[in-house]
Amino acid sequence: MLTRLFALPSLQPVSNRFGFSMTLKELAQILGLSPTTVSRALNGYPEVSESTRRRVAEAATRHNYHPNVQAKRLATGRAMAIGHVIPISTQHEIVNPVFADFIAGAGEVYARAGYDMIISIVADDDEEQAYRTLRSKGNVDGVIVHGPKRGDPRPALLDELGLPYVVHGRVSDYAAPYAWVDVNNTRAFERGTAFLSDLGHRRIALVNGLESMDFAARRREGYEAALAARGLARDPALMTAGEMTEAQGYDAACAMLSLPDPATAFLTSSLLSAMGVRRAIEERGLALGRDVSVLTHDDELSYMKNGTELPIFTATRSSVREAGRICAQMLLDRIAAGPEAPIATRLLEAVLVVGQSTAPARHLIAS
Amino acid sequence: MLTRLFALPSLQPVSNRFGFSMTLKELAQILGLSPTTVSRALNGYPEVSESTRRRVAEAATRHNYHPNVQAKRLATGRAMAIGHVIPISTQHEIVNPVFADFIAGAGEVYARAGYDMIISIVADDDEEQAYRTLRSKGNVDGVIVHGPKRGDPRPALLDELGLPYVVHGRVSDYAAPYAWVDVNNTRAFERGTAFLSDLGHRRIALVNGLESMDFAARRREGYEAALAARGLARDPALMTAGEMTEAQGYDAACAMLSLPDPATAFLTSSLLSAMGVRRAIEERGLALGRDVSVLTHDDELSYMKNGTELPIFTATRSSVREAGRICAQMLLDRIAAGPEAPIATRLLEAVLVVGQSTAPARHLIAS
DNA sequence: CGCGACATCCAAACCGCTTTGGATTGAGTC
DNA sequence: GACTCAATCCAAAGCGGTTTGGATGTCGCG
Repeated sequence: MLTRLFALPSLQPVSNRFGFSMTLKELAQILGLSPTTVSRALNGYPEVSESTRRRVAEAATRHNYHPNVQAKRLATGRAMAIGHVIPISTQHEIVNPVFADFIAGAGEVYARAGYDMIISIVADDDEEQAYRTLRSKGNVDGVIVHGPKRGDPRPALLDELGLPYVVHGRVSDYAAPYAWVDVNNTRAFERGTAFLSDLGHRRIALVNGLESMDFAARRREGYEAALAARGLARDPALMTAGEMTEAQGYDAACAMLSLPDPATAFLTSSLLSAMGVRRAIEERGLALGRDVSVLTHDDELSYMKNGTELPIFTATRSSVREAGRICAQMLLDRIAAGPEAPIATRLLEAVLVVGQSTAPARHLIAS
Repeated sequence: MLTRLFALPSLQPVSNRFGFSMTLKELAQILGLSPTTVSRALNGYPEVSESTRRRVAEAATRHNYHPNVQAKRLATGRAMAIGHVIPISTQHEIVNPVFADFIAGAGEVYARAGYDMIISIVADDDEEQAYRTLRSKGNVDGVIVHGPKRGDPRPALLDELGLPYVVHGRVSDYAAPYAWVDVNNTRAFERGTAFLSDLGHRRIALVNGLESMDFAARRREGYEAALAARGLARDPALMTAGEMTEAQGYDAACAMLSLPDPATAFLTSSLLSAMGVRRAIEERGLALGRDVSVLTHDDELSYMKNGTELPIFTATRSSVREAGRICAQMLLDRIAAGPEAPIATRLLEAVLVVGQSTAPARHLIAS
């Protein structure tokens, strides 16, 4: 505990129980004004003259005054914070690698708006309870829903709780309208498949993420739609889904390059998988972008660049960080607008960037 | 704004301005007790009989009562929250890839202890101000310092502010005692280098992280110490430092394998770099773990496994997630113990796991 | 000069919880 | 039966802001 050593004979109180920050009351006393006036001056209310407002603002910065957040929250009823609930699966302990970049983007927006970002790590069986207590404790004004699955129960829950939210991704089978920001995964993979098909590839493999995830299911749909449109057969031996690691890509490519009728092109869901595919290709003495083509989706993660100027992999590209910014802004807007306001959605289009990993198909001798 | 549509003729008030959560006062009224007693019952104070305590607890769960966090915080003066300030460098926009796993570990601990984790994304020139306002707004009880650099100013600042903190890593040149949790990077790289030297390698390359970072500087020191101890020359052509990407490893290895006296073994700071090194090796028709050895540091990131059972790369291994847990617990302990309590530190030892990427040195024809 | 309108400021209530300092009750003691 | 003491409970005063409902002063205008 902090003890006040001396009673300073100063007009300015130097210590309170928080020790280091001054209170509104103290500031008011220094200025010879009432707390009311000081509060109003700082919050831009019209009932205070410009001159005193300046005087107050100047004193506030000079004394490094910042209103205590807890008090402000209690008084206004707004938490000035956004929650991100991150489920840690009890089976496979994967922390989503795009998460860091997403919150970097979202965090920028929150910081500018004076909001806090609070992250709850929670075992995925407790997720529902996590949202309920979040609501009931009242420490967030809204939440971002990460990594929606097919049939995800969270939108229904959050609607029931009346907690504003924006989904990063979509929940295909939720009927009621809800706010979301998503990449057009179907279109991206449709275009990717079409691009490879246009290069003459007829054995195009899909190395996908876990298809219980909504985004992965959509990607497969796009892939299949493009195959169908081109009259190409859908071959289960060329389709795999799993956690998007280097090893996944390697293992899948090993298998698919050893088929009697091997893959000549790969569509992967992440750069890591693509790197694994590349390794399997090169291990066979084949050349990436000559013998075998690879096209990947690229989330533009900051620690995982696809080349600097010239892209290494041909890719459908869409920044997760930017998605974070957009999600955050949409949620803040939604909170400001109130529950009756119309619901916004935003579909982002991935751009197709052509790199060095794709080329016209050539006939190969199965190794 | 929420409007109360009907005045329900119920004993139990269903609505307040927060709309969805009930207040202590309401709960007390339902129970026919005073708020004081209810508060004490729920917080485990002895001045309340076991029978009423049970009655209160039961009613609380039945009505899904959770004390409003803001009010609690204001009343107790404790924020019940820990801050993580993440600087986003304005030059190279790297979001540290270990960050996600670290906070996953820390978050588990916070959740168990009833603490919130609040993340501030901030441009790195504003970092000092970020800590000051954090302090002055009073919305955290302490902070974790991420990614310390050589000569990092943050410990001094935080000591000045009187804000409890734990550093993940160390600040070599800060004289005053401070709390930290770190891997023994020096020792890990010393051992790694010695291990490769024991295999007969005399041209051991170091592919390091940016050496302005304290951890990277320590790693180099360990590497150099081992070289010196073995009487091996320190060759600048075999040492590189940069952002730890696949491309970094690839580029470095390309250069170092093309030297007149090429590297026969590599020590890398991350799995990504190691993967790049592997690619350069295989591209030359050499075999990893036969012609050229690679030993990497492995943070055990959840999305970046070094094999499942059998490690792919020989590695010095230390879980960042576990470090997150330890850091968080240390900080909570420190906050509970008060500023006068002795300062704790914790040095974690990396384990050396032998995988398939290292083998005795053999003479190579420079390609 | 008197009056209303407006500008400017303030006292006090309130947000929901904790905690201090009693008040009340009942059992135990002589 | 009076008295002590512990066990239980409560009223009220904070915590540091916001906000309602005036109070006061100033000015313009008939």
